[in-house]
Amino acid sequence: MQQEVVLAMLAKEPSHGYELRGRLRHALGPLGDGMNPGHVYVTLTRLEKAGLVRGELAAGSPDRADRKVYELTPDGQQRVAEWLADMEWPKPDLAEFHLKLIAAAASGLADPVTIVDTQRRELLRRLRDAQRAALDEEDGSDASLLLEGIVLRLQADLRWLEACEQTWTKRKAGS
Amino acid sequence: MQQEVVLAMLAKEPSHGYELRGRLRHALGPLGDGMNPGHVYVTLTRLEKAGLVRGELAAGSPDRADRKVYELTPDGQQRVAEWLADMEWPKPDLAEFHLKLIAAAASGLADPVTIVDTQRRELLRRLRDAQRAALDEEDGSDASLLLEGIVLRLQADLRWLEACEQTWTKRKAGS
DNA sequence: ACGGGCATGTAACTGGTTACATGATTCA
DNA sequence: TGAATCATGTAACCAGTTACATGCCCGT
Repeated sequence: MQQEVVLAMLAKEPSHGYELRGRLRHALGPLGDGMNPGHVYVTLTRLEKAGLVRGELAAGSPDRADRKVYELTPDGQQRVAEWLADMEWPKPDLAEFHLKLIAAAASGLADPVTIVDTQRRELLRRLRDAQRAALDEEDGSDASLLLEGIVLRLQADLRWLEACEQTWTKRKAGS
Repeated sequence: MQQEVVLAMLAKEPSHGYELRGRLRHALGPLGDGMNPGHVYVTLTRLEKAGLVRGELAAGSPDRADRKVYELTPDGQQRVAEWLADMEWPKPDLAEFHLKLIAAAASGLADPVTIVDTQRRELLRRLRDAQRAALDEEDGSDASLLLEGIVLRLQADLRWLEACEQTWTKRKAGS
C-alpha cells in the first residue's frame, strides 16, 4: 500500500529517495512528522527487487550529495495505473486516498475529480450494503452496533469526498 | 492487535481455537465472514511461543474431536489489562474497539461504559488537536484538506461512541 | 568545531495473510 | 456415500516498522 504510494509519486517524474520523502511529508502535513527516514529507502529497494522501479546513481549533479534517481519501469507504470483505477475504499487511512488524488493530478495519469466521483458511487454502494446488513441483525445486537459505526463513518467519508471534489475542481480551474 | 483480541477473548474463560473463532465471527457479524480458518491457530501458536498463553490437549472430553484448550498465563493477563486500559483510538478499524468492549464485559476485567467514556475524552482531545492543526495550514492546502477528513471521521466516531454508551448502559441495567 | 540539513541505506523483527493439509463425527 | 460441521494446524510470503550506521556540505 505504501509501496503504491511511493510508486505513484514517481509517476510524475523520476526522483530520488530524499525528495520523495520530502514530498510525502509535505502532502501529509503534520501527519507526516512521525515518518522514519529509512522507510522510503526500504520501500524503494523492495520495489527495485520486484522490478517495478529502476534506479541509477545520478551522473552530472555534484551540487549536493550523492543521489540515486529512480524511475518507473513499464511494470511499475502499470501498477500505478491499476492503483489509480482501484476504487476499494481504504478502510484504515484517509491518507491513502488523499495521496492518490495528489499523485493522479501530479502525474496526469488520471483526473482527481473523476476519481472522487467514482469513489463516491462506491461508498454509496457500501453504505447501502451496510444499512441493508444492519436490517438483518437483531436490534441491539453486537453486530448491529458495529454496523452502525461503519455507517456513520461512511457518511463522514462521503461528506469529506464532497470537500475533496470542491477543492480539486477549484484547482483544476485555477491551474 | 488481533493478537490482543484473541488474548482478550481468552480472558473470559479458557477455550479452544475453534470456539474462539466462532465467538469472533459472531461478534463481528457479516464482517467476520471473510476470516481465514487458520488464522486463529497461527495467532494462538505465536502467543504460546511468546508465553502469553498456555495450551493443553483437553483430557476427558471425547464428545467431539480433539481439542486444545488454551488459557492465559499471568503475562497474558497483564497484556489484556494493558490493552483494555489503552485508549489509543484504533485508526484502522472500529472492530477493534468494538471487540474490546465485548471482551471487557465478558471477562469482567473492566467496565465497558467507563471505557467508552474515557475514549470519548481522548477523541475530543484529538478533535481539538486536529482542528488546531488545521488552523496552522494554509487554506485549501493538501494538508488542510486531509485534516478536514480526519475531523469529520472523529466526529462520526464520537457519534458512534454515544450509541455504544447507550447500548452498553442498557445492557448493564438489563443483566 | 559542530550542529543541522542533505542523502542513503541495511539487518532484523514483527505480524498479518494465505494456501494447503488433515482427520473425526454427524446426518440425510 | 458424501456433504457439512467440528477441529487443528503449518510453511511461506509479504510488508510495515525500527534502530542503527554512514558520510557530505554549509553556515556560524
